Amino acid sequence: MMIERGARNEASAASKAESILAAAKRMFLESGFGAVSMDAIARAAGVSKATVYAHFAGKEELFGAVIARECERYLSEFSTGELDPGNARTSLAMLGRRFLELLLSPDALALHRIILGEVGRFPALGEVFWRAGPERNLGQIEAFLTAAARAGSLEITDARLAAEQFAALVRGEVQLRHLLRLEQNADGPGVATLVDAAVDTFLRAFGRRGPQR
Amino acid sequence: MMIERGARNEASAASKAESILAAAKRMFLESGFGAVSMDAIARAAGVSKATVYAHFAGKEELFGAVIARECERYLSEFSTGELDPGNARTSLAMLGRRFLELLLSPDALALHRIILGEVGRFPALGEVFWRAGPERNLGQIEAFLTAAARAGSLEITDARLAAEQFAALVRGEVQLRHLLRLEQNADGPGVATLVDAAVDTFLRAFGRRGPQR
DNA sequence: GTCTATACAGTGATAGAC
DNA sequence: GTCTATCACTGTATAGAC
Repeated sequence: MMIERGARNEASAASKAESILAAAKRMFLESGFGAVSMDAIARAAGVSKATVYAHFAGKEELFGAVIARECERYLSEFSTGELDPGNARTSLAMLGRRFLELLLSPDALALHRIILGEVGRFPALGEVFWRAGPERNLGQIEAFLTAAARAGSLEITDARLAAEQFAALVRGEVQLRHLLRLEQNADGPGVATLVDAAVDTFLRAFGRRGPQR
Repeated sequence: MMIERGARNEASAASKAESILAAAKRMFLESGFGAVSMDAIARAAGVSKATVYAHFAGKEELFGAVIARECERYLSEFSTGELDPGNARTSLAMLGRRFLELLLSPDALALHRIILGEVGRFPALGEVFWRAGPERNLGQIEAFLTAAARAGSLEITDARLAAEQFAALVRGEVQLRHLLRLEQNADGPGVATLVDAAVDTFLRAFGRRGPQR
């Protein structure tokens, strides 16, 4: 009797923690930290405020849990196994397209906005995010560039620097325009077009024998 | 008597509005919108809360006034008159260095953070900022690239695209690391080194006959 | 216009019953 | 663990005297 009640409550507790995190994620990413109240989160999650405080010590801890969780989702993103170091153009276009599609996804944009907006108040956010997102992407790009240089399809001396420059070319100004809400994902030239332009420029700088001319 | 008093008060009013704006700027840029109270702004400006509300209809209007004002300060920045379209490397290095120094200045970083953080709540911020900052810089770069292409020191077909790519190369990842508070202005390779690397890559892609080899 | 004082709403957080 | 009810506190905004 007490055991049954305990078991049911444990399951219920896990599920409620989940609803709280889901509601908090949605509201924080949408409206920022300061504009969201614990009351609103509790209401959206269908629980009482006291329940929220039973699971999370306070608003800041709940915020940290949400952001850390979202950052970790990026850690299990794509692999680079199927890239061909012998074919730089095709591989870079594929790498760049996945990179840019991730950057322009609504969740990633919202995460960027809130982290940049709150990194002053929560300094730890900066490093958590950097390691979960940008640094990891740069590492993958650098690994491919190193392999491609070894395979002879690229002429690269400083792979880390080249990786940063490739990432910068792909990102261009389009990410900023999206962050500022000047463009929606559909507007403007498509992702593929932007990436192709970036790959063109990158290969003119680092390609072994320019492909055209 | 009443006139003297009125005149003194007008002057005093203008000066108080100025103190309020200055205090609000400092606090908003430092802590964001939600974390700053009207009470704290009034205290920092040395006036009463009622005086703040006499000059600005509310917190949002005061915030908008501060941000619009900061954005306009960027509009009167540097000129491109002294650049030499015949010497692409030197001119691009100078252009890039001023661009990056501006981007990494504490005020610009704080402005970026708060605008990105609050653009969800204040959609107008995005366009105001874009026109005051990035768009203007891109226009200057594009104008120089066009002149350099005409002068024969660069091979450029789409000057707008090339300008975006140059800006992206210069900005690289260093702006993001600063925004995330992972680096201070002093850390890492100096601005000049970063810009030189960006100019190198840009000239390998767009230079008329690579300068080396 | 400017101040002091205050009304009012909404916040984060908790106590006690179940 | 979960709820209802409530706490103390802060921030927004206004009234009224000067």
